[in-house]
Amino acid sequence: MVTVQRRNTSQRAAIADLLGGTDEFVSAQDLHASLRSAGSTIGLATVYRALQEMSAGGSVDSVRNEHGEVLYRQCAAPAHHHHLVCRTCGKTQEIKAPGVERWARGVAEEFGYTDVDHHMELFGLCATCSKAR
Amino acid sequence: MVTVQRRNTSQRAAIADLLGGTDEFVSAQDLHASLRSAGSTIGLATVYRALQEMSAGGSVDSVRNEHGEVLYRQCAAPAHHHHLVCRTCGKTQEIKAPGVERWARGVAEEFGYTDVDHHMELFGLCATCSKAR
DNA sequence: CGGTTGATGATAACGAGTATCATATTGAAA
DNA sequence: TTTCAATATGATACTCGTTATCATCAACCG
Repeated sequence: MVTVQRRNTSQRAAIADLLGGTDEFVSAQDLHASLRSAGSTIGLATVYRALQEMSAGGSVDSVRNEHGEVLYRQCAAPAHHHHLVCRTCGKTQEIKAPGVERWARGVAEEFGYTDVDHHMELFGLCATCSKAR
Repeated sequence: MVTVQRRNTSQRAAIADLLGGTDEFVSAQDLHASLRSAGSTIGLATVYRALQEMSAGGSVDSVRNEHGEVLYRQCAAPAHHHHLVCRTCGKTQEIKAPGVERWARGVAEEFGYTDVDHHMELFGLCATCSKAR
């Protein structure tokens, strides 16, 4: 078996720290900007690489916002789940959708589709941002 | 009341025709390429503009594929619905999800979110593409 | 048939994300 | 602790989908 080497670098620690300190989805660009303005000299490519690896490894979630930009967030629940994301501030609730999984499989089968995956996210205004209007 | 002027041009007719002749989601780039290779001199910007307007007007559906590219397709059902899209060939079934709507509203309410919108699409391999493997 | 005004298309610009590559760090062996 | 090969980094150039700009064109109204 080939063991994949994974080194611990200060850059990845900084990214993990920042993700660990918030409940909101952030973009790679924003994360990079935050780190730079905090004094880091981290490169943009490094941020993208780290986030992609974390996402592939399952320790962070990713969604695409309405502009097609990818947003990342530290994963609270390890199991499959969906998100209720505030359009304005990015604040997020992880939610379970017990029926959806089974429903999706059923619909796929009905039409002869295989290897089915589903994407579902809810976007709205959180309580705070609702009041601010 | 201000009536928005909307002119009927041959370019928009060509786009509508092409969309009307397929059940698959296509990208603006592909649509443009198809028209050009069929002899049209239509510009890329025109294709984007037309598709956006049609999408905003509700006569075509749009989804984002896994790469963030926007795909368009003529809308069969006028009511709210979701899609089961083949990852390989783009073939699509429009599907209804009776419970999702109500469920989404309930979840949103539970967390104090307002003005909630939901995005859900299923991606898989259609029967034909399944066999081709 | 004009004339007004929205539509078009070539092109430049934009922005997220990726590839490249020389340099710097890591981690483990000597 | 020193060495050193393998991996990570970061500056930069690049890709590619999409949007903005603007001079020109052509629908539609009279």
